[in-house]
Amino acid sequence: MAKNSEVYRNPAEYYTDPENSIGYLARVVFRSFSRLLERRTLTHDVSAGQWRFLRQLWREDGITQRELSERVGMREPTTVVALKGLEKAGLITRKKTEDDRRKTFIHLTPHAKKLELVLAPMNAEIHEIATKGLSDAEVEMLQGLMRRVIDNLADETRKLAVLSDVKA
Amino acid sequence: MAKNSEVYRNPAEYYTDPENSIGYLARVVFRSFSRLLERRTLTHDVSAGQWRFLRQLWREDGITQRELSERVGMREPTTVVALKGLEKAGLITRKKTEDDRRKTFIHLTPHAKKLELVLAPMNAEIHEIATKGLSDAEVEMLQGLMRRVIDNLADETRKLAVLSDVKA
DNA sequence: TCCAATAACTTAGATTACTAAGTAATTGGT
DNA sequence: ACCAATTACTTAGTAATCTAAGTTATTGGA
Repeated sequence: MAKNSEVYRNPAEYYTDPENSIGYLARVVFRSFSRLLERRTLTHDVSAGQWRFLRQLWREDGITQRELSERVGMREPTTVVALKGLEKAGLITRKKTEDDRRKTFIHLTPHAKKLELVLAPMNAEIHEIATKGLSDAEVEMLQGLMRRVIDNLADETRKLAVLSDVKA
Repeated sequence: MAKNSEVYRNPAEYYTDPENSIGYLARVVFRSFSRLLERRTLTHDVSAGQWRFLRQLWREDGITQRELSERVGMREPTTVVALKGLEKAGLITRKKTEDDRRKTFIHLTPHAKKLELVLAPMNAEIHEIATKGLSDAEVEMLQGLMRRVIDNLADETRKLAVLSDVKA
């Protein structure tokens, strides 16, 4: 609520306060952003989830399912489900090679390629709305700070992964 | 990846780039944060989803289900399901009054109240990890910028809501 | 060369969220 | 005093995500 907190709080209480928790704030940013984006993409029958896979494929068409999962930040089973939907919607095709018969390569259909012109700018549009009133420097500051937070959390996650590897 | 982007991009391309999209970055922050938190809360059989409801109840015990939904930022059906789980786990009770028989008031059990001492600091702990290397000023800057983005997105959502009210 | 480990993907089942539509209780305008 | 609108909650059905446990193909060390 309050833009500037007038009261002093001890650290534990401070961070427990939803409005001050980075995790909570990030959740609200993500969901608000995502809902507005989906509202637009759905006019072309593309969900926000599918849009994320398409965005990656617009940049790198023909990568494997595994690579796509990594880039998008999803687990493989999630990708399987998403790709089923995209395949059904005629937006992607899967190709196997004799080279390594385990791999599946994902390709955009011509229709999906054309959709980039319409769908990609929608993200830019929401971005404009989200950053209204923020200077370029402030936007970069926000991006930079979020990246540092992401790096910190990734470091911690990595530490835990190493620990569980040792156990296993 | 890169902390500072060295290449100029036109706006559309710039914002389409996942690593620069506020929406994408917020998603990664939220999910990394959430996973680390859940890893801790699960040691007390509380999921991250449940934790969010408990956090609000620790601050305001005895509010209605509707109020709880709003505060936590979830829709009512989500709250219904979450409360079922919390009730089953013996963490909350529901109470009806004769005053207004539609309303259900949610109360923490003594056990859930005790859990605050253990579970609430876990968020603070993740927060410490997430903001490692950031000065107090930087943390406040990040919170402030995220709040401004949230306000911007909420304004837009409100506009759309008004439009659809007019139509209806 | 062979078999165990690894890699790529899939399936199954659970969780958490949503929208849309339903029920029951209350309120408010005529 | 009534009935239509609103409020509070629930139910039903769907989507997107996860973990755990498969299957099939490849690789690498004894």
